[in-house]
Amino acid sequence: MAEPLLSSLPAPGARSASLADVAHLAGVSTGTVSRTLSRPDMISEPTRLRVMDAVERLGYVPNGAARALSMRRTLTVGAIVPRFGSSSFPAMVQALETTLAAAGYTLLLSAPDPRPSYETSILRALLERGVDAVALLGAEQPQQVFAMLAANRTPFVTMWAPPEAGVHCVGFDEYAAAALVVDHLADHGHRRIGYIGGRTADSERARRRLRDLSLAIAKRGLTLCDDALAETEHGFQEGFDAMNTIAQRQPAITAVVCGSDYLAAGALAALDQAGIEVPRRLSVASFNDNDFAAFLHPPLTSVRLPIREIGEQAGERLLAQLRGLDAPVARALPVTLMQRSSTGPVPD
Amino acid sequence: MAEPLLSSLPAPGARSASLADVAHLAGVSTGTVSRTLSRPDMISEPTRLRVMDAVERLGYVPNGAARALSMRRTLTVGAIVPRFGSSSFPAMVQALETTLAAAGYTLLLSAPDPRPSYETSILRALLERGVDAVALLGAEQPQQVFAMLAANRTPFVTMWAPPEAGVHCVGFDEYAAAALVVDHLADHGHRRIGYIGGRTADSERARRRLRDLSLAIAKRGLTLCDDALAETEHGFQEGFDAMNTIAQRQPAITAVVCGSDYLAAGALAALDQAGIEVPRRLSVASFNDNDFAAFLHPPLTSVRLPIREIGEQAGERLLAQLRGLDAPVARALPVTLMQRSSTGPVPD
DNA sequence: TTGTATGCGTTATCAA
DNA sequence: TTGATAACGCATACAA
Repeated sequence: MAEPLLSSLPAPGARSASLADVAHLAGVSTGTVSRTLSRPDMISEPTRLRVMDAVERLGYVPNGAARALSMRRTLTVGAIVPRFGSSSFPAMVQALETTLAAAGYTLLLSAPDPRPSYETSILRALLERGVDAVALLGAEQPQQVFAMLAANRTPFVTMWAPPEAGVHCVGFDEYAAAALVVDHLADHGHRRIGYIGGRTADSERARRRLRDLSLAIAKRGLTLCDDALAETEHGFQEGFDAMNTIAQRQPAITAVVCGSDYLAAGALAALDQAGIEVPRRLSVASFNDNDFAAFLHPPLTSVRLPIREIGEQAGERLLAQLRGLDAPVARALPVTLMQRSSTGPVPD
Repeated sequence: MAEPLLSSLPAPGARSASLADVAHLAGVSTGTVSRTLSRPDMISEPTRLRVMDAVERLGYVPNGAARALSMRRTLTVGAIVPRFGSSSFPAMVQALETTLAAAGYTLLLSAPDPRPSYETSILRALLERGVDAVALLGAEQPQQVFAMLAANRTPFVTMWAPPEAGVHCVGFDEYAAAALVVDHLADHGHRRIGYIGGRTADSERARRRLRDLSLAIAKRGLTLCDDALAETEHGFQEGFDAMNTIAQRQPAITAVVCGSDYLAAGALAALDQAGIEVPRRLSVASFNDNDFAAFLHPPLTSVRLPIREIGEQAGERLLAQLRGLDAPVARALPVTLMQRSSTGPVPD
């Protein structure tokens, strides 16, 4: 029905303008145009003006592929982001993007679906696109990924992921986070607690989280109750279902720890629906990876994970490598306890 | 401390292998190698094997920049995503990514910060990178953006954004969504209602949302109360604050409509903290853009917006254009009412 | 300060 | 089926 949008700006039947076109129109050489755009200070005022005018009139946009081919770099950083839509990754990515953008780099995102070892084909796509560096977001990366990166001499950093030996890695102290939650609960008199977290079979991070929690619990002489343990994907629905499953078993617990905001939200909804009052009959604590745990009803005690900070620091690590300062660093950021609630003392 | 990961795969002090290297090792021409990789069926078996072997041994990865330069396309689609971290965009992006990936395209994401007209520089970066098409996610795009796209003959689609005349656009029927909420509330006897939504000064979408809601409200003979109206950014904190502000005025309303999940979550937290029972004293309804409104406490009535579907359809529109079938289409997806709660009847 | 010419790694055209 | 070779658009070393 409607005509295609053809504003009359570009020459009616041609492809977009090139350096040569600009040079021609301005009556100079391509080299001069190139320099005018990249280092204007090396060009005389009158020439510069003529060139800029031609650029303007032609609506010239440089061809990045040609530039990349010539310069052997793309000013692009690739990021591999599993489970893009959920949890804390968006915030991490945004922080990363901002940090890199400040240095002139653009972020190229890829979200692999969970097919096993699909990461390598994603990584391959990134490498073919000539990314100058790669950020690995909290994924379980097959060893082959690191091999490919090494083979291509591509700088990279892992974010919120198990630190590999000698690899740039930015995360936080997982044990400290677990201890923070456990100490808080113990201080309020809780002895027997449950846990809803990620699948330990699928994720090294989930394994560490559970392990650290167990350690912290043992250290304080508490009990992690087997019948109040659930492993699931991350999400509202999943937290809801997991909490229902646990509640059916009527375990003898007074507190539940949730691995993420989404799980906590789902769990709280399930408890509410089941008429189990929080925190009077059951306290809920969580690892807050999304800055919204604080707004859940009822307010929960949560450990704020430094998500945004991870993104920033990872960006800086990447930039350091791109500048040639690439001593591998594993950096652990501090965690803090956000206590907005009257986490219940043990009920009678 | 640790040695850098240098597996012995690549030649110790060289840059990565090129077609020529592979050709040399396999004893064929570069043309043959190129064809072997792109159309193996046109190559004799023995040659093919020799080439593949060389590829393997050198760990050859094609140079995308060179390919793009030669082929004049990148198999890349750019997306401009405002307010990356919040609300419904991640789900939309993921759906878009999946749809495009199935057709061999990669998505290149850019998240402009809210600086005005920053979009044009973002778009410029995308165009320089040679994206074959662009997806505009629900942003207010300055007219200049469309001009740039037209000048570059770059296919594009707007998602969940005001339809521009003659432009590919995928959204949903905003008025129908508003009417769904209003009818539901009216059917439960509510007469006077409030609204927490986006800033109408900043966003055409917010303006339409408010306008449609007003229309639907008028049509049912209800009243949208001025003193129960709040405009704000989207987010938990913002919804929390807005609800508090409204509550202080003690408006004579029995229901509040929230523009998004995040706002609704914040509003519910505020009501809870203020001791205002939902839905006994105040009903809350929302536009559910994130599939989690249903899990909020207490459950709310919400209109599910077809976020994922927008992403899918937008991807398909883009692909259609890339294949040359580019009759502009404005597509409106249906909306549905999710009623999980006992949206309160009017209290006494 | 400006112009010339070469290389970047592919794809594609045209012969062989 | 394969090989040589010309684009592709830009940056840059070298000349002027």
